[in-house]
Amino acid sequence: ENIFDRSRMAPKTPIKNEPIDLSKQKGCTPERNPITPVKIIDRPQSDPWTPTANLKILVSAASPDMRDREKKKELFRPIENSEQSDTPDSLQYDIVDDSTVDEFEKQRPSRKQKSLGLLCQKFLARYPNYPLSTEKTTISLDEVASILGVERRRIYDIVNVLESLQLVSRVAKNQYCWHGRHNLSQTLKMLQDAGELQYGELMTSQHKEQDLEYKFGERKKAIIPDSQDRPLLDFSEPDCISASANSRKDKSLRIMSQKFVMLFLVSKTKIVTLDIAAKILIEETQDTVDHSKFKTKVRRLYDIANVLTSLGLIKKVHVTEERGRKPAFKWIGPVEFPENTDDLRGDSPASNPLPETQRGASAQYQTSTTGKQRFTRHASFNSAQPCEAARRKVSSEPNSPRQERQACIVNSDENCSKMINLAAVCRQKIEEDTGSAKKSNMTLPVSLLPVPGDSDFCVNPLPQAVFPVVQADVPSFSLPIGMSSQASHPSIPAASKTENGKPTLVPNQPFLCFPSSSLFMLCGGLQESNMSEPLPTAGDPGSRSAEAQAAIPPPVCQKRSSQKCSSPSAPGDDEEPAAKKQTLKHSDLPLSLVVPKKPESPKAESSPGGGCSAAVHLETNHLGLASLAAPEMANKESTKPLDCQEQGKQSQKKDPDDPPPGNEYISKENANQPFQPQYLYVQPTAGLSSFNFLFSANQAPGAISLAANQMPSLSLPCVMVPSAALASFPLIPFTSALSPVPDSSFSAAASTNFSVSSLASTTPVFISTTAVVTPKVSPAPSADPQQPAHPALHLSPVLTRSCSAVKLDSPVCMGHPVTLLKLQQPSSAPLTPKSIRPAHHEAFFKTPGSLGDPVAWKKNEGTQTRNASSVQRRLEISSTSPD
DNA sequence: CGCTCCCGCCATGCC
DNA sequence: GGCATGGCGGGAGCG
Repeated sequence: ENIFDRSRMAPKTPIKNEPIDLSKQKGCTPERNPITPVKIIDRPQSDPWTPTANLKILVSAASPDMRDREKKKELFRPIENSEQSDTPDSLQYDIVDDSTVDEFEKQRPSRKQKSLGLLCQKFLARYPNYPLSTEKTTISLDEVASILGVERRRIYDIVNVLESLQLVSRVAKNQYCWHGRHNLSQTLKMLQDAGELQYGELMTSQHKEQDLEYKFGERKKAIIPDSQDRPLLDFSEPDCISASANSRKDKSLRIMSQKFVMLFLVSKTKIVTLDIAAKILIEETQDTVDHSKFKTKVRRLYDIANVLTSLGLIKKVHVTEERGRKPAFKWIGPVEFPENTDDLRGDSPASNPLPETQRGASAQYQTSTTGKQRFTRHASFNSAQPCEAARRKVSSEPNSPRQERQACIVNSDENCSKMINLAAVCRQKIEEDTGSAKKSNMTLPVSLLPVPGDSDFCVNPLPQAVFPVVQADVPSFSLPIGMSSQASHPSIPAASKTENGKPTLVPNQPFLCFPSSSLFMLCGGLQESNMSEPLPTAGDPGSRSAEAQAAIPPPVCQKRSSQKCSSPSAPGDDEEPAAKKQTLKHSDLPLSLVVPKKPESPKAESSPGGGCSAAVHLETNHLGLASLAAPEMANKESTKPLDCQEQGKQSQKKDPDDPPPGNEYISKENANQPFQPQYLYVQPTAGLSSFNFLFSANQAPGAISLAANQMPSLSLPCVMVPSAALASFPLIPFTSALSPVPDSSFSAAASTNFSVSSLASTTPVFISTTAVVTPKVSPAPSADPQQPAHPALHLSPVLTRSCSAVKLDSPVCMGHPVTLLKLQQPSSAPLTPKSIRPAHHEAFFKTPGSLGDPVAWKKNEGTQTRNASSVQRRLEISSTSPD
C-alpha cells in the first residue's frame, strides 16, 4: 500500500497511509513534510528501509493474487529494498509487479478493502475449513501479517475471535494452530449451553419486555455476573495446548466473541442488535455503563462481527424498531447441534450452517415420507411471543388474556418442540430423550416458521402487524391439510431419527403426524409465529409451509425438499436471502404473510428452493387444502413452481410485496378448504401410549373465532399429550378442525382458525403449539402423572371451547403411538438453509430488539415449569377467562 | 450525519 | 528493557 501510494498514490490522493508513513518515516526522514499528502512525491519516505515496509510492499503487491508473487517478491525483496530505499522511484516497484502495481495503485485501497472482514476472509482462505486431522497447520502471525500485508495487530483481532470458536488455538508465541471447523459445532453447542445458563434468564426476563433493548439494565441484572470474565469455554485443546499461555487476562476480545456468539445461540430470533449485545456484555463486565464504554464495546463488537461474518456465521441485518433502524446481526450458522456432535459426522460439510440444515432436512425428509405439513402459520399462532410484543406495542390489547396466552404460547413453542420430541420418543421409545428433549427445547425453537430465517428482512416489530399478521398468516398457512392423511405412516421413525431423536427434528419439524388418525401435530412454530408475523414469515413460513405441504405428499415432498436442501444448502449460501427480506417491513400489513422476498427471487438461494419455498409456502398454504387433494402440490411445491407456484405466486408474489392481497387469497383458500370437524381427543390417562389427550377443536370459526384479536394463536384445537410427557406438553392437536371459517372471517378470524382449518383440512391434525411440552417429560409416560392431564385440558381456552364445541368426534389419536412425522418442513424448508435454521430456532419475533429476548424466554421457560405454567395459564385462562 | 471500524498508541505481562 | 499481546478510543471513510 505504501508503495502504491508513493508511487502513484501520491499524486492522486494523499492517502492516509501516506501520512502515516510519513510520520513513521519521518523519523527517518524528517524532512518530508509531515503530513502533507503530497509527499507522495517520490521521495517517498525513503524510509522504506524498514523491513516491514518492504514486506508490506511486497505483500501489498502480492496480496491480490499473490501468493506466488510473494515468493517472487521475496526474492526481489532485497533488491527492492535496496532499490526502493535507494531509488525513490517506484519504478522498481513497478518492475517488481508491474501490472499489479498499477492496478493497485489505481485501486487504491479503499477503506473497505482494508476491512477486517475482508482481511479475515483472506486469512481464512489460506486454510482449509476441514483440514485433515493429520495435518496440523501452524500459523505464524508474522508470516500471515506480512502476507496479508497488515499489521500484526489486525491479525490478533482475527485470531482472537477464531480462537474463541476454537478454529485456531495458540500454540506458542506467534504461533497458532489451525483446527478448522471440525470442532465448530461442538464449540457452538458448548457456547449455546453456556449461553443458556448465562443468558437464559436474561432472555427470559428480557422477553418480558419486548424490547429488550430498552431495558438492558434489567436484563443485565439478570445476567449472571460471575463467570463472565473467565473464558466461557476454555478450550484448551489437547492438540495445541499451549495452555499456559492463556494466563493473560481474559482477553476480552476472545471472551466477548464467545459471549456474542452465545447471545445468538440463545436468541430465539437469532438476531442480535449491537447495542443490546454491547449492553449485555458491558453489564456483565462492568457496572458502569458510561457511554464511552458503550461505544468502545460496540467497536469491538464490530470487529468481532466482521470476523464472524467472514466465517459465515452471522450476517448483518437491520432491525427496525419503533425507534428506527438498528444495526443487528443475524445468526446464519448452524443452529442445532446434535448433541452427539456433529463432529462425529464430521465431515459434514464445511459450511456449518449448511450442514445443519442439511442434516435436519435430510432427517426430516426421511421422516417426511409420511408427509407432513407444516403450517407455518401455526407458528404465528404460537408465536405468541411475537404477538405479544406486537400486541403490546400495538396495544391491542384489550385482551389481556392474550398476552398471557401468548406467553404461554411461547412456551408452547418450546413445548411443541418438546412434544415433538416426546412423540418421537414415544414412538421410538426414546425415553432418554427427556434430557435431550430439554436440550432440544432449547433449540427448539420451534418456530415453525421459516420466516425468521431470512436474515435480511428487517424485522419489524410491528406490533400491530402482529396480530393481523397472524391472522393473515394463518390463512395463508393453512394448509396442513394434506398432511393428515398421509401422516400416519409409521415409517416415521426416520423422523424420530432425526438424530438422536431429538430435537433436531423437532426444531425443524413442526408437525407430527399420527398415523392412526392421520392426525398431525404441529409443533412449535410458536416462535415462528412471531416471525411469521409479518415479516419473517414470509420467508420462513413459506418455506415451512411449503415443506409441510411437501411433506404431505411424502415422496414428492421429500424429494423436493431434499433437492432443495441439497441444492441450497450445498451451495452453502446461506445468505442469499437476506437481500430480499427487506420487504418484510411491509409486514406491517396485516398480512403477515408477506413473504418477502424472495420467493422467487432467483437469487436467493437457489431459487428453487428458496424462492420456491417462500412461494411455495404461500401456495402450500393456500393450496394446502388443495394440495391435500392433489399431491401435485407436493411436486410443485418448492421445486416446481408450476402449480403451486402459480397459485403461490399469485399469493406469493403479492405477499412479498403486498401482503394483504396475498393474505386475502390465502384466506380464501382456506375458506375453500373444507373444514372438517376438529377433534379433541382425550384419552384416559393411560390411553394412548403416547398421548393422553387430543382435542379436536373444531374450530369453528365461530368457536374459535378468536377474535382476530384474541390470540388466535392459541387457538390450537387440540392437544395431545403423551401419557407421561403429556403433562409437560401442551400440545395441541388439531384435527381437522377447521371450522368453517368464513372467508370473510378470515381476516379477522383468528389466525387460529386458519391454522386449524388449514391443518384440518381433512384430516385431523394436531398441532402442538408449543408450549407445552416439556421436554423433560420423563420418557416414560407414566412419569408425570400429574402434569399430563392438565395440559391437555388446559389448552387454550379456545381450544377448550373448540373442543367442547367440536367434540371429539373422532377419537383420533387414540392409541396410536404417535408416529411422529416430522414435517420436514423445516427440513424442507431447508431449501434455504437459512430459512430452515431460522425456523427452527428462530422463533423469532421479529422484533429487532427482541433478539435475545425471545430466546431467553423460551429457554428460561424452557424448563418445564414454564411450560407447565403456560399450560396452566391456558387452562386458567380458559377456565378463568371465559374465553 | 451517523454508522462503521481502521489504525495505532500504549498498557500489561512475560522473559 | 524488549517483545508479545491486546485494550482502547480517536477520528476518518462511507453511505
